[in-house]
Amino acid sequence: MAAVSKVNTAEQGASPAELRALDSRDEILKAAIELFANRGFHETSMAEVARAANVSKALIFWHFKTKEDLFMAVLSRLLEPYAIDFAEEAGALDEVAQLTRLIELYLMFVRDNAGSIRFFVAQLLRGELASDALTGPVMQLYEGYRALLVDLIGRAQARDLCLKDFPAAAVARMLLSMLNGILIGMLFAEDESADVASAIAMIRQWLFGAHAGAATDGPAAS
Amino acid sequence: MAAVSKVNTAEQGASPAELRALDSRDEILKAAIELFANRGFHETSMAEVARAANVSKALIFWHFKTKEDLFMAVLSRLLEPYAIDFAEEAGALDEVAQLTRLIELYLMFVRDNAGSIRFFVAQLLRGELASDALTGPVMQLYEGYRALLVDLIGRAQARDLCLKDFPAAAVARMLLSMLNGILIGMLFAEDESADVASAIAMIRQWLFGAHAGAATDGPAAS
DNA sequence: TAACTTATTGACCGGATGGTTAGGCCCGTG
DNA sequence: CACGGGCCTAACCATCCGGTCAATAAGTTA
Repeated sequence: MAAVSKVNTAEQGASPAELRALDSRDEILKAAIELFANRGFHETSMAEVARAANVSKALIFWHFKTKEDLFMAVLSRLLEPYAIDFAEEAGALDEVAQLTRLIELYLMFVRDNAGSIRFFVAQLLRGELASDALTGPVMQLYEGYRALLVDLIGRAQARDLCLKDFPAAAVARMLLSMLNGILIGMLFAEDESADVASAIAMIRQWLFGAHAGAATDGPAAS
Repeated sequence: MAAVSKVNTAEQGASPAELRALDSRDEILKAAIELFANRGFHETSMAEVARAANVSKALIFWHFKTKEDLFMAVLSRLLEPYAIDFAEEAGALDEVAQLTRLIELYLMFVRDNAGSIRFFVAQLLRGELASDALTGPVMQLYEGYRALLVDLIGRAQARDLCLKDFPAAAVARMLLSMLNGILIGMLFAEDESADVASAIAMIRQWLFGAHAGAATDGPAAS
């Protein structure tokens, strides 16, 4: 519990004092992340953060000018894994495989980041603080993903690979709704739900009908 | 803003003093609902509630023993419209019509109660307070709805009225995911989204395929 | 070692918050 | 009319919170 894990993510050329400073700053950030995420902003006091980080309260104010500053630092730290480039291995695969891969990516991402996602959604819903610093990156990510879906679905429709009863934008919106629904299911029931595979199967059935190609890989990897 | 609306929901045989008491209690509750829902528990001070209700702070503590008491009262008041009996006009309609009606009911309910739903979801996500008093009723409602869906879908499958590629429970779960996804879409984009109709159309297409009967009514009523 | 910068702390401050109390007002009842 | 109880309030209290500050330890440099 009181383990003093030297984090040592610092730059290489740095004096030991600076190293220690970075270390303490990191310890504060870790404690703040834990507390802010589990209790929220207003319910977490700086004294608690200080105690959890084994630091004096004043030191926190030396590293971060104000409580909101600390919160922003926590936010951006939590947002780091959200910098994903969904449009990666685009080239070789056909539209169906790419769509399947995108869906898997979404669900895997949700599974791996359930904690911070829960925090962010709560934060977004109640626009209490820093909703701007959140809506920006989140919306950007979301819109990028959506645009990719629309494009892929449109091309798949053109090649008669997926359902064409509705415009691509509508299909993409519906697909996103499904994914978001599964997301909140995963947020509320943290049992390692293996039915994600079944959900993927049903989505593919809906999207591609009989076109159930072998696609990429198994949907869930540890 | 400072309108003194006599609510008068009291019992008939009551002294004017008691009437006034009930009235003030109601005024406090209304103000508390407004504040708690828009700012949350910890961000709302009793002084604010008092000011918003045109009452002295002490009076609040006379009506409600503690701040948490007031919050619980707000919770149960907000939960009142959630006491729905989905299994209402069951008899005459066939399974497809009933399912369509259930879907419409869900979405209309979400549209009409977006405010409190947003509040509840945030409250549930961050289990900060009274999560027990919430999870109980909410889960009960949710499970009832789900059971109804499973039953209806099972019977529809038996009569070959909807897609049979997956067990009824899985289809119901997927349908719920879709609805929840649409829900959070409505929670985040408060523009009176008319695309709910399109979503319903896509769901029906998915569930019933070509079986697109005339169903009940227009999906959205003022 | 002396001067100087950087980290870190305990003690402190003004303000706000949840909660209390002593006392007034109002009204039905003897 | 007095009086007693339900309704309501101004003033008060203890506590906690975000934030500041003077002092000090820990290098670093000259």
